[in-house]
Amino acid sequence: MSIKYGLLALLQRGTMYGYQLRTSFEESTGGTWPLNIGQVYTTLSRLERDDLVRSLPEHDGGQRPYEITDAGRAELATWFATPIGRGDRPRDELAIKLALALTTPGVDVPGIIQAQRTATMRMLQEYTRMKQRTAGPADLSWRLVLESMIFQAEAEVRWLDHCEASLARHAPLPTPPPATAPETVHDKEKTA
Amino acid sequence: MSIKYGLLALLQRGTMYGYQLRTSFEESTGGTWPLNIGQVYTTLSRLERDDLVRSLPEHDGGQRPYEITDAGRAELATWFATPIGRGDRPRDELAIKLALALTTPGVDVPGIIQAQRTATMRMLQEYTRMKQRTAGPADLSWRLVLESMIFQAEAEVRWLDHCEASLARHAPLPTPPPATAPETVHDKEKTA
DNA sequence: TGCGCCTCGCATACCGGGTATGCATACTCC
DNA sequence: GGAGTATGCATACCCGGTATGCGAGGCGCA
Repeated sequence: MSIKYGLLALLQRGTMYGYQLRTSFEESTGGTWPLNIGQVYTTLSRLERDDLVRSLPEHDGGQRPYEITDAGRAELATWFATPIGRGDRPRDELAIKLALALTTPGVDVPGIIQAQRTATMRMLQEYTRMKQRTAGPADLSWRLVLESMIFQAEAEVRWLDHCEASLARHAPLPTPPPATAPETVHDKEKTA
Repeated sequence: MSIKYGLLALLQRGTMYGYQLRTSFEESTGGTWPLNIGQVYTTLSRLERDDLVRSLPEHDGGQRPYEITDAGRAELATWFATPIGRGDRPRDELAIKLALALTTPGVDVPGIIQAQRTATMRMLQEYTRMKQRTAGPADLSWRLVLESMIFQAEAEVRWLDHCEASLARHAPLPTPPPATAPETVHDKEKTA
């Protein structure tokens, strides 16, 4: 859904044709989310069908530039004005995975958490390295997108740690470390 | 992509038919991500086509239960063993929105940030209320999913605050508070 | 200078995920 | 006991995304 409004926002800056839209979109997000060229054309045709954009006569090189309409401008304004709600988010595959792993027999849940944690930490390091290479206010958009991913990854690591602790409380490992006693258990209603 | 493996995980616990799969999936995530019944059937037919599940003879009531195959068990095991990578995540609509708003003329970026911040805070309060209602280790999966969303929402609020600050540094507001001087500017290379 | 390969700009076909809709049975209430 | 309603199930259709097809222009080489 976001590419529809993304193209509208780009066309608000001026008329553009397909490939320009793709490159502009990818530039503003630093190539984080590559946009397929086919998707650009299908979205443009749908936008034209809904009278949100208008196609201009072909250029010399065969490029068909598009121009935003008044209805498109209005639609874009409402998108900008409306906050992203709860139902708009896609399913979190990691949360689903862990939730299902808990009730699936024969699954090493602590192992999954550990593996995911190292993977996320690696991503985090890569993001930080990218951020250090970014300099200058010209890339402000790109830096904000990058920092968004950094914040999310940090939250994911924190959540994984939390899961690990909460899991150790409720279902002690098959081979717990024998030397140290498990930390104080808070829940009173143990089922076993 | 996650529902394919979700159904496989549920079928690992035993044979089930369509509606059972849907209700079990929704139960384990506390109804956070409602699963459309149509999607269950199409996914089941694809899974059967790929020999990951096998359909059993119809029940009395007309329900067709499904059973996981050995190939399905292997596929599920690799899904559990492989961490979620960077490219698997969907586009973050909020990040795209802000990144594009920065370079679109006639957009009130601080207003967008403020509106999103209050909306996310409201979601956060709702999540916390839900969490307080959840008690007992029976809902462990559901509580972890809920906490995942809490952690993400908190990260989003932090990111929005960060954006606001970084934005105020780079592009001062059109109508700054006249009484107090803007805080120390760190960037040396102002373009203007 | 003419021929062929490659790259690039552009468009389309197909597939997977999701929602709305249709259909039959069971159940309830008058 | 019959109409209305809820539930279990299946299908049709729409939208987003990827892979593929297609033509024009650039460039090496004889």
